[in-house]
Amino acid sequence: MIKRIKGMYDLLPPQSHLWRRIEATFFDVAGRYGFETAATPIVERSELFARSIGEATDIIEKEMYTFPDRRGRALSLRPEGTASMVRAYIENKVANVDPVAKWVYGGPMYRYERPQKGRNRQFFQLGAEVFGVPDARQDAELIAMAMAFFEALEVEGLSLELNSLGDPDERRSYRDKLVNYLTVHKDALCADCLRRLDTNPMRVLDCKIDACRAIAQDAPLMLDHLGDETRRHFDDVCSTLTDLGVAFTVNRRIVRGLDYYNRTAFEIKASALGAQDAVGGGGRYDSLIKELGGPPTPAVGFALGVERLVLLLENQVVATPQLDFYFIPMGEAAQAEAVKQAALLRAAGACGEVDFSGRRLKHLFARAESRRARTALILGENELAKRQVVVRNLTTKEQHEILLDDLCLETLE
RNA sequence: GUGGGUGUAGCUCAGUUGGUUAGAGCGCUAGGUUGUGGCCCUGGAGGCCGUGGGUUCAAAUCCCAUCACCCACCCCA
Repeated sequence: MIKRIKGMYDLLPPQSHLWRRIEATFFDVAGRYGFETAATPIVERSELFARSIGEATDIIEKEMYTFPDRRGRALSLRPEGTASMVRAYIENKVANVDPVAKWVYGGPMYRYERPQKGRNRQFFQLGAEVFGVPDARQDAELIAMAMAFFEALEVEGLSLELNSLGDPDERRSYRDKLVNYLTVHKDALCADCLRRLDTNPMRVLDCKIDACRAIAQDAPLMLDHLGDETRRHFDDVCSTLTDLGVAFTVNRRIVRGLDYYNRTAFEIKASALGAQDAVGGGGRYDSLIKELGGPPTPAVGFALGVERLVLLLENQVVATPQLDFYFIPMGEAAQAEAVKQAALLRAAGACGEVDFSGRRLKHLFARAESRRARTALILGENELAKRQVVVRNLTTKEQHEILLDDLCLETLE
Protein backbone atom coordinates (compact mmCIF):
# COMPACT_ATOMS: atom_id res chain seq x y z
CA MET A 1 0.00 0.00 0.00
CA ILE A 2 1.27 3.45 -0.87
CA LYS A 3 1.05 5.63 2.19
CA ARG A 4 0.95 9.34 2.69
CA ILE A 5 4.15 11.31 3.21
CA LYS A 6 5.26 11.71 6.82
CA GLY A 7 3.89 14.84 8.40
CA MET A 8 1.14 15.22 5.80
CA TYR A 9 -2.47 14.16 6.04
CA ASP A 10 -5.75 13.72 4.21
CA LEU A 11 -8.65 16.01 4.91
CA LEU A 12 -11.95 14.16 4.64
CA PRO A 13 -15.54 14.63 5.77
CA PRO A 14 -16.70 15.36 8.39
CA GLN A 15 -13.55 17.27 9.46
CA SER A 16 -13.55 19.04 6.10
CA HIS A 17 -16.79 20.78 7.03
CA LEU A 18 -15.06 22.57 9.88
CA TRP A 19 -12.21 23.61 7.58
CA ARG A 20 -14.65 25.02 5.10
CA ARG A 21 -16.27 27.05 7.83
CA ILE A 22 -12.93 28.36 9.06
CA GLU A 23 -11.86 29.53 5.61
CA ALA A 24 -15.22 31.07 4.84
CA THR A 25 -15.20 32.93 8.15
CA PHE A 26 -11.68 34.21 7.56
CA PHE A 27 -12.41 35.66 4.14
CA ASP A 28 -15.71 37.02 5.34
CA VAL A 29 -14.17 38.86 8.30
CA ALA A 30 -11.27 40.14 6.19
CA GLY A 31 -13.70 41.37 3.57
CA ARG A 32 -15.29 43.59 6.16
CA TYR A 33 -11.90 45.25 6.66
CA GLY A 34 -11.47 45.88 2.94
CA PHE A 35 -9.17 42.99 2.16
CA GLU A 36 -9.17 41.32 -1.24
CA THR A 37 -8.07 37.76 -1.96
CA ALA A 38 -4.79 36.89 -3.62
CA ALA A 39 -3.00 33.65 -4.40
CA THR A 40 0.51 32.73 -5.45
CA PRO A 41 2.20 29.49 -6.57
CA ILE A 42 3.19 26.89 -4.01
CA VAL A 43 6.62 26.61 -5.66
CA GLU A 44 9.08 29.49 -5.91
CA ARG A 45 12.75 29.89 -6.61
CA SER A 46 14.58 28.98 -3.41
CA GLU A 47 16.40 32.28 -3.46
CA LEU A 48 13.19 34.18 -2.75
CA PHE A 49 12.85 32.55 0.64
CA ALA A 50 16.53 32.70 1.49
CA ARG A 51 16.61 36.43 0.82
CA SER A 52 13.40 37.25 2.67
CA ILE A 53 13.24 34.89 5.62
CA GLY A 54 16.99 35.04 6.19
CA GLU A 55 19.90 32.73 5.32
CA ALA A 56 20.70 31.97 8.94
CA THR A 57 17.20 31.04 10.08
CA ASP A 58 16.16 27.49 10.89
CA ILE A 59 13.52 27.61 8.19
CA ILE A 60 16.11 28.21 5.49
CA GLU A 61 18.94 26.20 6.96
CA LYS A 62 17.15 22.97 7.62
CA GLU A 63 13.42 23.05 7.02
CA MET A 64 12.88 23.76 3.32
CA TYR A 65 11.69 21.29 0.72
CA THR A 66 14.19 22.21 -1.98
CA PHE A 67 14.78 20.39 -5.27
CA PRO A 68 16.20 21.13 -8.72
CA ASP A 69 13.84 21.39 -11.66
CA ARG A 70 14.72 19.84 -15.03
CA ARG A 71 17.03 22.70 -15.86
CA GLY A 72 18.79 22.51 -12.52
CA ARG A 73 17.23 25.62 -10.98
CA ALA A 74 16.75 25.43 -7.22
CA LEU A 75 13.05 25.50 -6.38
CA SER A 76 11.37 25.26 -3.00
CA LEU A 77 7.93 24.51 -1.69
CA ARG A 78 6.93 27.65 0.15
CA PRO A 79 7.57 27.51 3.92
CA GLU A 80 5.37 30.57 4.52
CA GLY A 81 3.24 33.00 2.57
CA THR A 82 4.61 36.50 2.97
CA ALA A 83 7.65 36.13 0.70
CA SER A 84 5.49 35.11 -2.24
CA MET A 85 2.99 37.86 -1.63
CA VAL A 86 5.79 40.41 -1.60
CA ARG A 87 7.25 38.90 -4.78
CA ALA A 88 3.84 39.15 -6.44
CA TYR A 89 3.42 42.75 -5.27
CA ILE A 90 6.76 43.70 -6.81
CA GLU A 91 6.57 41.59 -9.96
CA ASN A 92 3.11 42.80 -10.91
CA LYS A 93 4.14 46.42 -10.24
CA VAL A 94 1.12 46.88 -8.02
CA ALA A 95 2.64 50.01 -6.51
CA ASN A 96 2.50 51.77 -9.89
CA VAL A 97 -1.28 51.59 -9.79
CA ASP A 98 -1.78 52.03 -6.05
CA PRO A 99 0.89 51.34 -3.46
CA VAL A 100 -1.71 50.49 -0.86
CA ALA A 101 -2.88 46.90 -1.13
CA LYS A 102 -4.64 44.68 1.40
CA TRP A 103 -4.50 41.02 0.54
CA VAL A 104 -5.71 37.85 2.22
CA TYR A 105 -4.80 34.38 1.15
CA GLY A 106 -4.77 30.78 2.25
CA GLY A 107 -2.92 27.69 1.28
CA PRO A 108 -0.58 24.88 2.26
CA MET A 109 2.94 25.62 3.49
CA TYR A 110 5.79 23.12 3.79
CA ARG A 111 8.52 22.72 6.36
CA TYR A 112 10.64 19.63 6.82
CA GLU A 113 10.42 19.24 10.59
CA ARG A 114 9.85 16.37 12.98
CA PRO A 115 6.06 16.16 13.31
CA GLN A 116 4.41 16.51 16.69
CA LYS A 117 1.19 17.89 18.10
CA GLY A 118 0.31 21.04 16.18
CA ARG A 119 3.23 20.65 13.83
CA ASN A 120 3.08 19.05 10.41
CA ARG A 121 5.26 19.12 7.34
CA GLN A 122 2.40 20.39 5.28
CA PHE A 123 0.23 22.86 7.12
CA PHE A 124 -2.43 25.29 6.05
CA GLN A 125 -2.01 28.98 6.70
CA LEU A 126 -4.48 31.80 6.36
CA GLY A 127 -2.72 35.11 6.06
CA ALA A 128 -3.18 38.83 5.51
CA GLU A 129 -0.77 41.47 4.29
CA VAL A 130 -1.10 45.24 4.15
CA PHE A 131 1.27 47.03 1.79
CA GLY A 132 2.00 50.73 1.70
CA VAL A 133 0.70 51.80 5.10
CA PRO A 134 3.26 52.85 7.75
CA ASP A 135 0.78 53.97 10.39
CA ALA A 136 0.64 52.21 13.77
CA ARG A 137 -3.14 52.20 13.64
CA GLN A 138 -2.89 49.84 10.68
CA ASP A 139 -0.87 47.41 12.79
CA ALA A 140 -3.50 47.61 15.50
CA GLU A 141 -6.42 47.20 13.13
CA LEU A 142 -4.80 44.19 11.51
CA ILE A 143 -4.32 42.57 14.90
CA ALA A 144 -7.89 43.46 15.83
CA MET A 145 -9.04 41.80 12.63
CA ALA A 146 -7.22 38.61 13.58
CA MET A 147 -8.86 38.64 16.99
CA ALA A 148 -12.26 39.37 15.44
CA PHE A 149 -11.79 36.30 13.29
CA PHE A 150 -11.09 34.09 16.29
CA GLU A 151 -14.02 35.62 18.08
CA ALA A 152 -16.32 34.88 15.14
CA LEU A 153 -15.34 31.23 15.51
CA GLU A 154 -15.86 31.40 19.27
CA VAL A 155 -12.32 30.30 20.01
CA GLU A 156 -11.59 30.53 23.70
CA GLY A 157 -8.46 30.73 25.82
CA LEU A 158 -6.42 32.92 23.50
CA SER A 159 -3.86 35.46 24.59
CA LEU A 160 -2.39 38.22 22.48
CA GLU A 161 1.23 39.10 23.13
CA LEU A 162 2.86 42.18 21.70
CA ASN A 163 6.40 43.43 21.36
CA SER A 164 8.51 45.80 19.30
CA LEU A 165 11.64 44.60 17.56
CA GLY A 166 12.78 48.12 16.73
CA ASP A 167 14.16 49.25 13.41
CA PRO A 168 17.21 47.54 11.87
CA ASP A 169 19.82 50.02 13.12
CA GLU A 170 18.30 50.02 16.60
CA ARG A 171 18.27 46.27 16.61
CA ARG A 172 21.90 46.07 15.55
CA SER A 173 23.07 48.26 18.39
CA TYR A 174 20.78 46.49 20.84
CA ARG A 175 22.06 43.15 19.64
CA ASP A 176 25.63 44.24 20.41
CA LYS A 177 24.60 45.20 23.94
CA LEU A 178 22.84 41.90 24.42
CA VAL A 179 25.78 39.88 23.12
CA ASN A 180 28.12 41.78 25.45
CA TYR A 181 25.89 41.05 28.39
CA LEU A 182 25.44 37.37 27.51
CA THR A 183 29.14 36.90 26.85
CA VAL A 184 29.89 38.00 30.39
CA HIS A 185 27.58 35.24 31.62
CA LYS A 186 28.38 32.66 28.99
CA ASP A 187 29.74 30.11 31.46
CA ALA A 188 26.25 29.67 32.92
CA LEU A 189 24.40 29.32 29.61
CA CYS A 190 23.16 25.98 28.31
CA ALA A 191 24.68 24.43 25.22
CA ASP A 192 21.80 25.56 23.03
CA CYS A 193 22.13 29.11 24.22
CA LEU A 194 25.88 29.17 23.58
CA ARG A 195 25.03 28.33 20.00
CA ARG A 196 22.28 30.96 19.97
CA LEU A 197 24.77 33.52 21.19
CA ASP A 198 26.34 33.34 17.75
CA THR A 199 23.34 32.63 15.57
CA ASN A 200 20.39 34.40 17.17
CA PRO A 201 21.19 35.89 20.60
CA MET A 202 17.65 37.17 21.15
CA ARG A 203 16.52 33.56 21.34
CA VAL A 204 18.39 33.20 24.62
CA LEU A 205 15.74 35.45 26.14
CA ASP A 206 13.05 32.82 25.82
CA CYS A 207 15.10 29.74 26.70
CA LYS A 208 13.23 27.47 29.11
CA ILE A 209 16.28 26.32 31.10
CA ASP A 210 16.30 27.82 34.60
CA ALA A 211 19.92 28.97 34.49
CA CYS A 212 19.38 30.78 31.23
CA ARG A 213 16.16 32.32 32.46
CA ALA A 214 17.97 33.73 35.44
CA ILE A 215 20.47 35.39 33.15
CA ALA A 216 17.76 36.55 30.76
CA GLN A 217 15.98 38.13 33.72
CA ASP A 218 18.47 40.98 33.90
CA ALA A 219 19.40 41.09 30.22
CA PRO A 220 18.83 44.29 28.27
CA LEU A 221 15.57 44.21 26.32
CA MET A 222 14.84 45.62 22.89
CA LEU A 223 11.79 47.43 24.13
CA ASP A 224 14.00 49.55 26.42
CA HIS A 225 16.30 50.50 23.54
CA LEU A 226 13.84 51.82 21.01
CA GLY A 227 14.37 55.14 19.30
CA ASP A 228 11.82 57.92 19.77
CA GLU A 229 9.95 57.14 16.60
CA THR A 230 9.75 53.40 17.05
CA ARG A 231 8.79 53.91 20.68
CA ARG A 232 5.94 56.19 19.66
CA HIS A 233 4.89 53.67 17.01
CA PHE A 234 4.71 50.95 19.62
CA ASP A 235 2.76 53.15 22.03
CA ASP A 236 0.30 54.02 19.27
CA VAL A 237 -0.26 50.37 18.48
CA CYS A 238 -0.95 49.70 22.15
CA SER A 239 -3.31 52.63 22.62
CA THR A 240 -5.24 51.86 19.45
CA LEU A 241 -5.69 48.26 20.54
CA THR A 242 -6.96 49.51 23.87
CA ASP A 243 -9.36 51.88 22.10
CA LEU A 244 -10.64 48.94 20.08
CA GLY A 245 -11.16 46.88 23.22
CA VAL A 246 -8.59 44.29 22.24
CA ALA A 247 -6.88 42.84 25.31
CA PHE A 248 -3.16 42.15 25.07
CA THR A 249 -0.05 41.79 27.14
CA VAL A 250 3.35 43.18 26.33
CA ASN A 251 5.82 40.32 26.07
CA ARG A 252 9.26 41.86 25.82
CA ARG A 253 10.79 38.51 24.96
CA ILE A 254 8.92 37.76 21.75
CA VAL A 255 11.42 36.95 19.07
CA ARG A 256 10.39 36.01 15.58
CA GLY A 257 12.09 33.30 13.59
CA LEU A 258 11.96 35.26 10.38
CA ASP A 259 14.51 38.01 9.82
CA TYR A 260 12.33 40.46 7.94
CA TYR A 261 10.31 41.73 10.88
CA ASN A 262 10.82 45.16 12.43
CA ARG A 263 8.86 47.18 14.96
CA THR A 264 5.58 45.44 15.73
CA ALA A 265 5.76 41.72 16.45
CA PHE A 266 2.91 39.73 17.94
CA GLU A 267 1.82 36.23 18.71
CA ILE A 268 -1.58 34.78 19.45
CA LYS A 269 -1.23 31.86 21.81
CA ALA A 270 -3.46 29.13 23.15
CA SER A 271 -2.27 27.10 26.11
CA ALA A 272 -4.49 24.18 25.11
CA LEU A 273 -2.24 23.52 22.11
CA GLY A 274 0.63 22.00 24.05
CA ALA A 275 4.19 22.83 23.14
CA GLN A 276 3.29 24.44 19.82
CA ASP A 277 1.14 27.10 21.37
CA ALA A 278 1.19 29.85 18.73
CA VAL A 279 -1.98 29.73 16.67
CA GLY A 280 -1.10 32.90 14.84
CA GLY A 281 1.53 35.57 14.61
CA GLY A 282 2.90 38.38 12.54
CA GLY A 283 4.36 41.82 12.50
CA ARG A 284 5.68 44.68 10.47
CA TYR A 285 8.28 44.29 7.72
CA ASP A 286 9.03 47.74 6.35
CA SER A 287 12.24 46.99 4.49
CA LEU A 288 11.48 43.63 2.86
CA ILE A 289 9.90 44.95 -0.32
CA LYS A 290 12.84 47.21 -1.03
CA GLU A 291 15.29 44.44 -0.24
CA LEU A 292 13.64 42.18 -2.77
CA GLY A 293 13.99 44.83 -5.44
CA GLY A 294 10.70 46.66 -5.13
CA PRO A 295 9.92 50.28 -4.31
CA PRO A 296 10.43 51.21 -0.65
CA THR A 297 7.08 50.18 0.82
CA PRO A 298 6.11 49.67 4.45
CA ALA A 299 4.08 46.56 5.21
CA VAL A 300 2.50 44.61 8.02
CA GLY A 301 0.98 41.15 8.04
CA PHE A 302 0.06 38.05 9.94
CA ALA A 303 -0.68 34.39 9.43
CA LEU A 304 -2.45 31.70 11.38
CA GLY A 305 -2.27 27.94 11.31
CA VAL A 306 -5.52 26.21 10.51
CA GLU A 307 -4.48 22.83 11.95
CA ARG A 308 -3.77 24.44 15.31
CA LEU A 309 -7.03 26.30 15.15
CA VAL A 310 -8.79 23.02 14.44
CA LEU A 311 -7.19 21.55 17.56
CA LEU A 312 -8.83 24.35 19.52
CA LEU A 313 -12.19 23.74 17.90
CA GLU A 314 -12.11 19.98 18.25
CA ASN A 315 -15.11 19.87 20.51
CA GLN A 316 -17.11 21.98 18.09
CA VAL A 317 -19.10 19.66 15.91
CA VAL A 318 -19.83 21.18 12.55
CA ALA A 319 -22.89 19.54 11.15
CA THR A 320 -22.87 17.97 7.74
CA PRO A 321 -24.40 20.38 5.23
CA GLN A 322 -28.11 19.84 4.80
CA LEU A 323 -29.82 18.54 1.69
CA ASP A 324 -33.28 19.57 0.56
CA PHE A 325 -34.03 16.19 -0.95
CA TYR A 326 -32.78 12.64 -1.15
CA PHE A 327 -34.19 11.06 -4.27
CA ILE A 328 -34.87 7.32 -4.07
CA PRO A 329 -35.85 5.86 -7.43
CA MET A 330 -36.71 2.15 -7.66
CA GLY A 331 -36.03 0.53 -10.97
CA GLU A 332 -34.33 1.75 -14.11
CA ALA A 333 -37.24 3.75 -15.47
CA ALA A 334 -37.56 5.55 -12.16
CA GLN A 335 -33.84 6.30 -12.09
CA ALA A 336 -34.03 7.88 -15.52
CA GLU A 337 -36.93 10.05 -14.38
CA ALA A 338 -35.32 10.91 -11.03
CA VAL A 339 -32.07 12.13 -12.52
CA LYS A 340 -34.03 14.55 -14.70
CA GLN A 341 -36.28 15.73 -11.89
CA ALA A 342 -33.29 16.27 -9.60
CA ALA A 343 -31.62 18.44 -12.22
CA LEU A 344 -34.74 20.61 -12.40
CA LEU A 345 -34.85 20.94 -8.61
CA ARG A 346 -31.19 21.98 -8.48
CA ALA A 347 -31.71 24.49 -11.23
CA ALA A 348 -34.42 25.95 -9.03
CA GLY A 349 -31.97 26.25 -6.13
CA ALA A 350 -32.47 23.03 -4.18
CA CYS A 351 -29.64 20.83 -2.90
CA GLY A 352 -29.97 17.10 -3.11
CA GLU A 353 -28.76 13.83 -4.46
CA VAL A 354 -30.16 10.86 -6.31
CA ASP A 355 -29.47 7.39 -5.02
CA PHE A 356 -28.51 5.04 -7.82
CA SER A 357 -27.26 2.25 -5.58
CA GLY A 358 -30.45 0.17 -5.75
CA ARG A 359 -30.09 -0.86 -2.14
CA ARG A 360 -32.99 -1.60 0.15
CA LEU A 361 -35.32 1.21 1.11
CA LYS A 362 -34.64 0.63 4.79
CA HIS A 363 -30.98 1.29 4.21
CA LEU A 364 -31.58 4.33 2.06
CA PHE A 365 -33.72 6.05 4.66
CA ALA A 366 -30.91 5.65 7.14
CA ARG A 367 -28.51 7.13 4.63
CA ALA A 368 -30.84 10.02 3.83
CA GLU A 369 -30.98 10.67 7.56
CA SER A 370 -27.22 10.65 7.98
CA ARG A 371 -26.85 12.96 4.97
CA ARG A 372 -29.22 15.34 6.76
CA ALA A 373 -31.80 15.45 4.02
CA ARG A 374 -35.06 17.27 4.81
CA THR A 375 -37.13 15.08 2.54
CA ALA A 376 -37.00 11.75 0.80
CA LEU A 377 -38.49 11.53 -2.67
CA ILE A 378 -39.61 8.00 -3.46
CA LEU A 379 -40.30 7.08 -7.04
CA GLY A 380 -41.35 3.49 -7.75
CA GLU A 381 -43.25 1.72 -10.49
CA ASN A 382 -46.63 2.66 -8.96
CA GLU A 383 -45.87 6.35 -8.74
CA LEU A 384 -44.22 6.49 -12.13
CA ALA A 385 -47.33 5.00 -13.75
CA LYS A 386 -49.39 7.81 -12.22
CA ARG A 387 -46.72 10.46 -12.93
CA GLN A 388 -46.48 11.01 -9.18
CA VAL A 389 -43.78 10.95 -6.53
CA VAL A 390 -43.92 10.36 -2.78
CA VAL A 391 -42.63 13.29 -0.75
CA ARG A 392 -41.70 12.18 2.75
CA ASN A 393 -40.74 14.73 5.37
CA LEU A 394 -37.94 13.00 7.25
CA THR A 395 -38.47 15.05 10.39
CA THR A 396 -42.21 14.64 10.84
CA LYS A 397 -42.31 11.30 8.98
CA GLU A 398 -45.39 12.51 7.14
CA GLN A 399 -45.64 11.75 3.48
CA HIS A 400 -47.92 12.41 0.58
CA GLU A 401 -47.96 11.99 -3.16
CA ILE A 402 -47.72 14.86 -5.60
CA LEU A 403 -47.60 15.02 -9.37
CA LEU A 404 -44.08 15.00 -10.80
CA ASP A 405 -44.99 18.16 -12.70
CA ASP A 406 -45.65 19.91 -9.39
CA LEU A 407 -42.27 18.98 -7.90
CA CYS A 408 -40.41 22.16 -6.97
CA LEU A 409 -38.63 23.79 -4.03
CA GLU A 410 -41.94 24.81 -2.43
CA THR A 411 -43.46 21.34 -2.56
CA LEU A 412 -40.50 19.78 -0.76
CA GLU A 413 -42.15 19.59 2.62
C1' G B 1 18.79 15.66 14.14
C1' U B 2 18.17 13.89 19.83
C1' G B 3 15.07 11.68 23.66
C1' G B 4 10.58 8.97 25.58
C1' G B 5 5.99 6.28 24.52
C1' U B 6 2.76 3.21 21.43
C1' G B 7 1.90 -0.57 17.38
C1' U B 8 -3.93 -6.68 17.50
C1' A B 9 -10.39 -5.83 12.30
C1' G B 10 -12.43 0.56 9.16
C1' C B 11 -12.68 2.82 14.68
C1' U B 12 -12.09 2.05 20.25
C1' C B 13 -9.82 -1.79 22.66
C1' A B 14 -9.54 -7.21 25.28
C1' G B 15 -6.20 -11.28 24.77
C1' U B 16 -4.26 -15.38 31.46
C1' U B 17 2.73 -18.05 33.80
C1' G B 18 4.08 -18.76 25.82
C1' G B 19 -0.55 -23.73 24.67
C1' U B 20 -6.13 -25.74 19.81
C1' U B 21 -9.08 -22.36 14.55
C1' A B 22 -7.07 -14.53 17.80
C1' G B 23 -11.97 -12.00 20.38
C1' A B 24 -15.69 -7.90 21.94
C1' G B 25 -18.30 -3.26 21.15
C1' C B 26 -19.16 0.29 17.39
C1' G B 27 -19.19 0.68 12.09
C1' C B 28 -20.00 -1.92 7.21
C1' U B 29 -23.09 -5.57 4.77
C1' A B 30 -27.25 -9.41 3.87
C1' G B 31 -31.77 -10.88 5.82
C1' G B 32 -36.03 -11.05 9.47
C1' U B 33 -40.12 -6.88 6.80
C1' U B 34 -41.42 -8.67 -2.27
C1' G B 35 -41.75 -0.58 -0.99
C1' U B 36 -40.83 3.11 4.31
C1' G B 37 -35.21 5.18 8.67
C1' G B 38 -33.04 5.54 13.92
C1' C B 39 -34.93 0.16 18.22
C1' C B 40 -34.64 -5.28 18.28
C1' C B 41 -33.11 -10.28 16.37
C1' U B 42 -30.12 -13.56 13.01
C1' G B 43 -26.16 -14.24 9.53
C1' G B 44 -21.74 -12.37 6.59
C1' A B 45 -17.41 -9.82 5.09
C1' G B 46 -13.24 -7.74 7.18
C1' G B 47 -6.61 -9.58 10.67
C1' C B 48 0.67 -11.75 7.35
C1' C B 49 -1.33 -9.57 15.71
C1' G B 50 3.53 -3.03 12.03
C1' U B 51 7.88 -5.71 9.37
C1' G B 52 12.21 -9.02 9.47
C1' G B 53 15.09 -12.32 12.22
C1' G B 54 15.94 -15.28 16.72
C1' U B 55 14.62 -18.57 21.19
C1' U B 56 11.03 -22.77 21.71
C1' C B 57 7.77 -28.94 20.55
C1' A B 58 4.75 -24.35 20.35
C1' A B 59 5.15 -16.89 19.86
C1' A B 60 0.05 -11.70 19.37
C1' U B 61 2.73 -13.05 24.09
C1' C B 62 9.93 -13.73 25.31
C1' C B 63 14.74 -11.52 22.83
C1' C B 64 17.15 -8.48 18.84
C1' A B 65 16.76 -5.32 14.79
C1' U B 66 13.89 -2.23 11.80
C1' C B 67 9.73 0.75 10.26
C1' A B 68 5.49 3.71 11.30
C1' C B 69 2.76 6.83 14.42
C1' C B 70 2.40 9.91 18.90
C1' C B 71 4.57 13.27 22.61
C1' A B 72 8.73 16.29 23.89
C1' C B 73 13.55 18.96 22.75
C1' C B 74 14.62 22.45 18.84
C1' C B 75 11.80 25.85 15.98
C1' C B 76 7.40 27.98 14.59
C1' A B 77 1.61 28.68 12.25
